[in-house]
Amino acid sequence: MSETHAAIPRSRRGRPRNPGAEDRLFNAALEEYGEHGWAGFTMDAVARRAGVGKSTIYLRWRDKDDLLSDAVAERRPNEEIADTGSLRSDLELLAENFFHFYLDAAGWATLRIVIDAAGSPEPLGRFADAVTDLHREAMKIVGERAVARGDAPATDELDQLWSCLYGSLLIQVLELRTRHRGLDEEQIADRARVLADFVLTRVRA
Amino acid sequence: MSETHAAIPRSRRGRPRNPGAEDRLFNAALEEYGEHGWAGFTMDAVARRAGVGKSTIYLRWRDKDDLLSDAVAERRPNEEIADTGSLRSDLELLAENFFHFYLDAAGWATLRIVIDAAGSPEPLGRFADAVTDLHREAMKIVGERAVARGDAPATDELDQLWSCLYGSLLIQVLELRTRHRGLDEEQIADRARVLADFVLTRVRA
Amino acid sequence: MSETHAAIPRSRRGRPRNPGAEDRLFNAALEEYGEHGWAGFTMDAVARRAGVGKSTIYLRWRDKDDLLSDAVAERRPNEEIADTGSLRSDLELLAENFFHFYLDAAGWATLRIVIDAAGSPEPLGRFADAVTDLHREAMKIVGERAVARGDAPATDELDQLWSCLYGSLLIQVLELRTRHRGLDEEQIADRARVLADFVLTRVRA
Amino acid sequence: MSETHAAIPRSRRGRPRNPGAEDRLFNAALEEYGEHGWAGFTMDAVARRAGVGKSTIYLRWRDKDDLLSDAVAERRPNEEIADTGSLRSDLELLAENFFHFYLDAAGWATLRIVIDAAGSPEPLGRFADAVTDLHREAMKIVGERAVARGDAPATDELDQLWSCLYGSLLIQVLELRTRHRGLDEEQIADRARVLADFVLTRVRA
DNA sequence: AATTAATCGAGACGGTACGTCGGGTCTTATG
DNA sequence: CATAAGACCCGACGTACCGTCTCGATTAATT
Repeated sequence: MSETHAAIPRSRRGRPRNPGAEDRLFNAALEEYGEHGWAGFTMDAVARRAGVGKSTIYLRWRDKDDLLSDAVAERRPNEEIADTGSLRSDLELLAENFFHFYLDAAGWATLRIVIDAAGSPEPLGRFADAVTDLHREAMKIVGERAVARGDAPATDELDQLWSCLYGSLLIQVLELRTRHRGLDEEQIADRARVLADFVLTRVRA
Repeated sequence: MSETHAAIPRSRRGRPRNPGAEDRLFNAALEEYGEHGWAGFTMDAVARRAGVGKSTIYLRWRDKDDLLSDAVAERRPNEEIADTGSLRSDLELLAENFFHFYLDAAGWATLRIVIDAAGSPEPLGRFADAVTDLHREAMKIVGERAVARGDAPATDELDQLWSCLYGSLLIQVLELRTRHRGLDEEQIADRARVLADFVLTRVRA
Repeated sequence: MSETHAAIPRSRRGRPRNPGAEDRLFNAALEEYGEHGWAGFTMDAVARRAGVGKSTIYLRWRDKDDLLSDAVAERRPNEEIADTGSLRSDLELLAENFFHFYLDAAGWATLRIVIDAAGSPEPLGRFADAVTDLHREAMKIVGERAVARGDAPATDELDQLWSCLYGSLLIQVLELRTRHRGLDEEQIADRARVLADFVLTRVRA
Repeated sequence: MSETHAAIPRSRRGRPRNPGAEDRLFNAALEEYGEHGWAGFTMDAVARRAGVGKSTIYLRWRDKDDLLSDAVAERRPNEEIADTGSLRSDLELLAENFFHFYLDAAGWATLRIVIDAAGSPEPLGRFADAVTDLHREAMKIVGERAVARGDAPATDELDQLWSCLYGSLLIQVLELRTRHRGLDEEQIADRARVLADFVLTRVRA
């Protein structure tokens, strides 16, 4: 994902790329997007905010979409889900991570991009896949751990559980965004607990 | 919602408005939006597709947002949820309705707008509220019926149940969109059944 | 020449073109060109100076060349050469007219364009022809008058006479430009008299 | 003129300059300018055509103007006008030299630069002077020779004669360029003879 | 031989202007 | 009056080129 542009093979000759620029551009892009949305997200503004010429951007990314996708990909949540010892606490941790991610600028931008990209032709479509696959993967790991641990019966309902957990979480985030509200750590922990509890009812049955 | 423009008082004099135009414009707007997304959704294209001058559009709606909101509002799902006699079948019907709505152009556009609008200042923010409130309302009615019927204990977990049902459904739609796939009636019924079953586990407990 | 854009057939419908814009744009173009030369002659500056949007320019002319050619063509010198009664005074008048034209912004721009265009493929090439033909035509008329009047023998040396008159004049203008100097009416008359006198020596022989 | 860059004092240490580069760059510059004019004359293209890095250019010349001026200066016509024994044949030789120069890429570029530079602030202005002075100088030498020889009366009309000769010649070249035509040796000799003949009429009188 | 100093190619950099396109407004002639 | 047509001003798009800069790699003259 973060290799989108790095994949373009670059010779060792010539002036090397300004290494700080990429990071400043990611920040600028996410901030501009977060503040003004897609409309009102202009390349000139991003360049100005990053203290960079427009050409520098276009040397690295094909267009607006490409820059934003990459910026978002760079900030994706940490996929390492610590093994906390029980399925319940694993799920709670997972939910907390997702809450943190989607309540933040990068995560929110990610969601918008995923929605924008869904159903569109190629370019960002794969990105959408990558993001959801990444998250689904986290879920799968947690689930397999639980099965190995005897914490849960082997289950083919993982997808359903995941989509409920993930979907409910997104709905909550969406509502918070709409009301311009955030959550403090405690509230996040609460909601994560409630959510884990709810989706686990089924598994315990 | 659909009154946005009708609110503008109109005298009886002069040439009457072309009656077909509004409907053709709604279709054109939704199709353009569905095909090209927000970027690439142009007023000129909408006007051309509807066989209408741009001024005709701007006589009825203030701007792009306004037109699109109205188009989407016009196609919102029927809020009447038939009483099928049991909570389970009510939920299944609800889920089926939502599937139909979000797999269709208007529903999908609605979702995109809701996402775009969330966190933005005023204009579409209220629209986002309206849509989710509408859907939450349907859920509440179904829930109250169930309580009245003794089909479920009085519960303050309705919100959680709703967000799981709704969220899981959106996740599924998102994935289908990403893969350019649709569902036939039977598949929708299946998924609705599985979903209702899953979220009901909790209530039955 | 001035029909370059007007040649494009335009329906009568829609908002009519701002009639003053064209003239203001010609002035702005010639002034910008005169002040800054080709490099440093920017469309944005022209648009700003004319109080017009850039797209208004591009609706009427394909590009910078096209605008400038047209601006220059619009200001070409009056081709009517009054019959003053003698070849000598006709030539003096001709020379005076040419001096006025080439010492002015439009004439100078014309010369630059003619030079730029010479040897280039199509677009401005024809313009160059048109300008020189126009001037040669004036010479021919004056010459034929003289022959008819018995003022000069029938001569096939008209081309040579013309190119000497015209060329010498351009050289003088070029030198004046280089030295940032102009001429007052009297000086122009003097130079015109000397020039006519010089080239007429041959004819009288 | 050709010392513009050599004036920059250079130590003897370090890698010596690629000796062929300068010549290849002059050629490349003149060809690019001749083919595309000032607009469309790009440093990158010159560098590419000369097989040289851009920095190599900017190590030797300050900017585009500087490179082009120098390139043109390097190819200026030989100022030595052989003494052929008579004013008439001296003038013919002079005219032939000028024809050769201005029908060639370097001469044509020179003319364009002189025109572009005339009236502009400093940088190329002095170059324009230099070129015309150079040519005027040749005329003066020829004239003085004639006077010394008794071939012509002492004359203050030399400037007029020169501007007619030179101007007429430029007009002819301009027309040939416009029509994409060249001249062979014989045609040049013919035109030179006619031209010398024409301007000499006055002197003989 | 090792060091120093300059040039070379390549190519990224911050800017600026290009010509295009779309938004939302305005102005006409035609219903 | 509403309409279609389309010109209007504005501002962002993505491209191209300027003149600068920074690399690693040469290449001599000086230690």
